[in-house]
Amino acid sequence: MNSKDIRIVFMGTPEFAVGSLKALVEGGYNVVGVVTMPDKPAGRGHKIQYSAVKQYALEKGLKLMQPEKLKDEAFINELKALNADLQIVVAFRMLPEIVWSMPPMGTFNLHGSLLPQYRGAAPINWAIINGDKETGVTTFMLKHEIDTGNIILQEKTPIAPEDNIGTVYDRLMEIGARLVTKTVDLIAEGNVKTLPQESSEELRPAPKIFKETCRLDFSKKAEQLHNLVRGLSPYPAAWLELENESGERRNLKVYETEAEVVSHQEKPGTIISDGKKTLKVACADGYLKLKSVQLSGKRRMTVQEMLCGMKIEAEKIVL
RNA sequence: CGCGGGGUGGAGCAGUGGUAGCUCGCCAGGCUCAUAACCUGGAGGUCAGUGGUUCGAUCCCAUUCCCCGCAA
Repeated sequence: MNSKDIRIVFMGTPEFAVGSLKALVEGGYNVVGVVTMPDKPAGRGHKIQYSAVKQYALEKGLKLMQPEKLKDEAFINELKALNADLQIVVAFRMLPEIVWSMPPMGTFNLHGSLLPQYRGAAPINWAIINGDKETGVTTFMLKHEIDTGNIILQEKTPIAPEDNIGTVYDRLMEIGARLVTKTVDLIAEGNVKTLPQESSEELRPAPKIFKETCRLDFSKKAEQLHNLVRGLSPYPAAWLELENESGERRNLKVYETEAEVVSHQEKPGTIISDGKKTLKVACADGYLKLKSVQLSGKRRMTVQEMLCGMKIEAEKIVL
């Protein structure tokens, strides 16, 4: 079967999924339907926001579905009516079996990690947070347990010391898009060899990231803190809480840092600053030097800029 | 109509009902073996837009635009 004849239904929500959808559309594949999250009020002022995938689908005039519940009968019927041969899921949500088992060629998922490592919602972030030197993308067939299906294709990419979630995310989106079309081609040929997920290493999970996950804990080591910052920058960003002499507290998001490993006698969380150009915070085995930050209510700026308008000696970090 | 903070010389901030100041940067000069050092002098602002209150508003009120935090 020619891969361009396969009737494909695509499911996804954020920017990451758009990369793959775009590759399919521009590659001339037959995308007969797109499923994405319902519109919801989001952001400041609670304006209705369209998902990145919806915006792209509208641009291209693709058939769009936004079910509230994936088990909803009307949605299932609508999906069936599309008569898809294959379903592709990228950064969407857990699918009920009735959905992923529907098309004759099955349903495959693009995941932002080298499975079986980093199963879960935030694989890219966790690879960086844990200080990994490489990560990648994987396509696999869906089955009951989430992110455990047999692997179709996998591609690696190194994580450079200067990488952060923004840069790696973009790279994986590109690589992932290529992998998706390649996977479709393979499936079209009809002789896909899949490999069960196996690893001798200890499996690291990639749970959803909550605000507390992003808080800088200065009892940790400099390198760990630095990796946390990288793994969360630019979004959702690591943060700490400042308190001034009046007892007012403000959050400070931290985007760029440097780890400085050196023995010292300072208490973790102590601010070391010349008041003009540099600001570092004592941690377990050295200092975390802050370079790019954002004070709540202000825009993102360099530490030097922030120090120009702030009496840093009157501030302390809430631990 | 979810809650809240903010828009002041190039940058970050302070401030007052009688037209503004700090830190940094910039320009010129000086000092120094030397410095992200120091000293002296200087340029640079219609204090976001609009309307109103007032003898007078950057500061009070209303409204618009923009930025940011929380919450989703």
